[in-house]
Amino acid sequence: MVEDFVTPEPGLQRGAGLALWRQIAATLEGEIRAGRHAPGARLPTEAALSARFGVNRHTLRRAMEELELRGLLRTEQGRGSFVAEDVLDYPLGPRTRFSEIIRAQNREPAGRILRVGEVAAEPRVAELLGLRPGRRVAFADRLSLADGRPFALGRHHFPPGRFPRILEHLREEPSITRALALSGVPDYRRRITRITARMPSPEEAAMLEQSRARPILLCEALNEDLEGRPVEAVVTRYAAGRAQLVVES
Amino acid sequence: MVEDFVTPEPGLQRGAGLALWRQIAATLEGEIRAGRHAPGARLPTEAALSARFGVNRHTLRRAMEELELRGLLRTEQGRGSFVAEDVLDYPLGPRTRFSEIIRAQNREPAGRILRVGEVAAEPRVAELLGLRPGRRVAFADRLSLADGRPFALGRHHFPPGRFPRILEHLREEPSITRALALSGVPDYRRRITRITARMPSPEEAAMLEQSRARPILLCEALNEDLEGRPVEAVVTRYAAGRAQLVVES
DNA sequence: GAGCATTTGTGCGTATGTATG
DNA sequence: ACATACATACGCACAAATGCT
Repeated sequence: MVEDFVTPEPGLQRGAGLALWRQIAATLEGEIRAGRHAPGARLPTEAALSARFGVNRHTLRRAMEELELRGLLRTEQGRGSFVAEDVLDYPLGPRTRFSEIIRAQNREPAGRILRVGEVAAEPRVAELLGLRPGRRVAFADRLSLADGRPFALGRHHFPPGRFPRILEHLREEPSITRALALSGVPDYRRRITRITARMPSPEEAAMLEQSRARPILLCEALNEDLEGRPVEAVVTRYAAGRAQLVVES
Repeated sequence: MVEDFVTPEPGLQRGAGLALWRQIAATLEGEIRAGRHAPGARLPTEAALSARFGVNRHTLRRAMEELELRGLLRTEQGRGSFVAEDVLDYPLGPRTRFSEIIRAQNREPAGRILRVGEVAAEPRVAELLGLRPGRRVAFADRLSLADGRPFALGRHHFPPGRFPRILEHLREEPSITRALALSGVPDYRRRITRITARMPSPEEAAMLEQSRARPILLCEALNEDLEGRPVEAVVTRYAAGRAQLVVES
């Protein structure tokens, strides 16, 4: 590796009443908040940063310790330091609607239908919809984004026969809620959500723009209309680094 | 690998009104249910099984497909077939008590306190307890088991000062509920649970008797007494293959 | 799996500045 | 003016974890 010759950081004042490590912490915090280090990105090594600021590595580490304590970054022995990702809360309740949840946290929701078709229902999906396993059901794959970043990948299964035109509606309209409305379901509620975790397939990792070495949260959920009839069983895969499911009671 | 010389499976009847693949599926199902293939264990290869039953691999695959559809096993291209693990449901609600939940599914709950002590509160824990990050709090690490198999690993943090003898109580009594009762909290309720997933540390994987390549579910939760004061912030790590968190609404 | 380079974690010694009594 | 205690800063060395070959 080529050694960079850097001029010592300007603006650092030695012996000016404010400890060096505090000035460094403030500088790094500003850079992170300004987006000069992207969420999840790796920071330069301690050696590089201490060279940049013209201080001993201990001094730099004191600043990093402060930022880690305050949750702005996370260090991993042997790997490096990483800017904390901005984790979005995803509350699970009777009224679980992607767009509303994302907007409530001042992010811009978006969605895209990737594929529609028909598949044999997996055992879990069949159980949720009250069908025998292997029964063929219509499905739609949808990618949800928050501020343009992939957030979740959902496969929505619809009870056979009940919504013959749902896939057409979804083709024009990437919102499940609105497609259901067009199919005569003005409102629905979340009945049950089952949560587990596993590693992503290569395709899932690619779609979620996530490392294959990081897990995904897997949710199986059932939505019902107001009469209690199932309208949709959805299997959603969340990027574990970007979503935190929240249950309040 | 040494080739085993096996006698062709007896008991399989050709042309007897019941398709060979159905007989094979029934045989394998019986073996799995009888515990001859442990949950999570890898089955013999399709080649080995088709040799054992004296059938073509296509016939065997038809039987496997049936079992996979019914959720008894799962096949992974290039890796093999695996007996589905028996996943325990873990409902999250106001009254979330480990022992009751496990017993409700006809398993035998158990627990062990691994360590007690004092640590600087992580940012998330501090926020739940309403403390500043880094404040030192008493904690207890507890391993929970179901039918003798590790199920979850929890670190329980207690608000400073309020329960001076809680760690002593826990040393004699591996139940958090009972230790809190001894400290004057007859009842409590779950206020909030935040769920995410990550890879386990070597220690976590060892404690949970789980492969390091499989993720864990990470729950941060707050329990309050009946007056709404926090009594415990707990960070629980569940073996993702053995636990499925359930939210009903 | 062994070996190696990279990176963070930890410990010890030393020196200086600053606040307190 | 002096002693003490604490925070800050630097230098060196090695341990431990990770990733790659």
